Amino acid sequence: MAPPNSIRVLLVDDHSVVRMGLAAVLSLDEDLTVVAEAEDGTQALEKYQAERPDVVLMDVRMPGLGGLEALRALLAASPGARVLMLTTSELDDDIQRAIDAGARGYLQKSVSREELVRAIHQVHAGGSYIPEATRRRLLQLAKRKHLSNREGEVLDGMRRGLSNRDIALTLSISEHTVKAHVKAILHKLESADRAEAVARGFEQGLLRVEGR
Amino acid sequence: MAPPNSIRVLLVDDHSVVRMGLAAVLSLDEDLTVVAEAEDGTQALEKYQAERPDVVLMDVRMPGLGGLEALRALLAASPGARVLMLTTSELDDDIQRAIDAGARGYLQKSVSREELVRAIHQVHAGGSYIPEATRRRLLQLAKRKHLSNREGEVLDGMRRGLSNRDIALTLSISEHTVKAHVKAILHKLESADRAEAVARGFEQGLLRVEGR
DNA sequence: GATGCAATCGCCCGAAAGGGCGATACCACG
DNA sequence: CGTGGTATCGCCCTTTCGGGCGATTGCATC
Repeated sequence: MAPPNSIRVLLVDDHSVVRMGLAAVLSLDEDLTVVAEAEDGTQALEKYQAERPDVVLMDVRMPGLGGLEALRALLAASPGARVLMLTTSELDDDIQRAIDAGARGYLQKSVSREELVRAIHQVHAGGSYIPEATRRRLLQLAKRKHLSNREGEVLDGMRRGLSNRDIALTLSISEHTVKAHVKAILHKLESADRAEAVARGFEQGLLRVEGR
Repeated sequence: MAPPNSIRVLLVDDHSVVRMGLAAVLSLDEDLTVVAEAEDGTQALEKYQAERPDVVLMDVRMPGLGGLEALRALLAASPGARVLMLTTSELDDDIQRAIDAGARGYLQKSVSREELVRAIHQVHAGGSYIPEATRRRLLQLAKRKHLSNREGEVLDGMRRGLSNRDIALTLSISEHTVKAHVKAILHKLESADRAEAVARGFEQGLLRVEGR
């Protein structure tokens, strides 16, 4: 069933439909063998230890232990792991983090069969694979103004309708400091007021709908 | 290959991985046969006319002719078509529109194999299939406070960082009126200020990320 | 014809926001 | 050791916001 010199792949995705689709695509290439599947990050870690696959194909968004956390945990335990991240959404801002964390590639689920197979081969050979479109997206994201942790917390207060004073209370700092952060946020996000800043936060993926 | 009394299915999705996954899942049930696949709405219409499948499985989000438009066009041409909509995103507010347009069901791509197969059988039998979670989501959407057209325009002004006066200018009404609308919006959205109102707008699908 | 809703306009006022001008301290990176 | 970013705190001042209290018009629905 599994050819001797086959590339052994671990699939990690919470959607069984997607897992089967990936498995079907990989089965088209006789050099590829799916040796295990996992439905979440925790399972992925276990299966990796058990099977020691050559390449891991992992979804970014998963319930429980998410793709990014799983990626970090996996690489912490097995620094040599070769992981290709997959994503459904076009507007994930996780690309940068995934690459930083050590992913060897970052693909959309919209990739063609050929590109997916090529990517796996390339990653298995020790290289990395990032599609042109994703590369462009990375450049675009690099231009994005980055908020500090504190500013992120303040922005979150704003989105919840808190006044500067209330944000100060929840963060246990002075209102003056909050105002300073707000000013920095408005400037970085090129926004006229907190309403626009919140909108930009959603547009740029700094704020998320799904209850964080 | 195709059993005589098989349910003939048309798959419509722009992601080849998903199409293969769906095909793989359906192939597990011997009563189901995928007779055609389409990558977008336009192709879907052609394939439907050519194959006259019993059930159509169609993605909501597609480039070109989107799923909803395709659904309407398909039902206009063939009122008897039985269409099951699929979606990737959990927070689509298209559920209502899809049902209204005549879809027989609305599934997440995260459905289990069993549920997907069951849904197709049910739809083929002339019934409809909407999962519990989706039903709940529908109820939640029904409770969603509805903004009037004018209020929607004012909310959009807020998200763009406009002051009440500037909104008044762009809408050619008095600032007093804008303030009245703003008050109504804050009340309907249960928000303390415009920043929270904008956040609620995004959360409830009243505002969208993708450049309107 | 009443009832309800949307849209429009009005005033008063206190609280909050945001701009502009500062400052100190810490820490990491070069 | 300087440079830059972050986090903290400070004051002054003008504009804007949002609450509370109104109102009239028109339109559709019942």
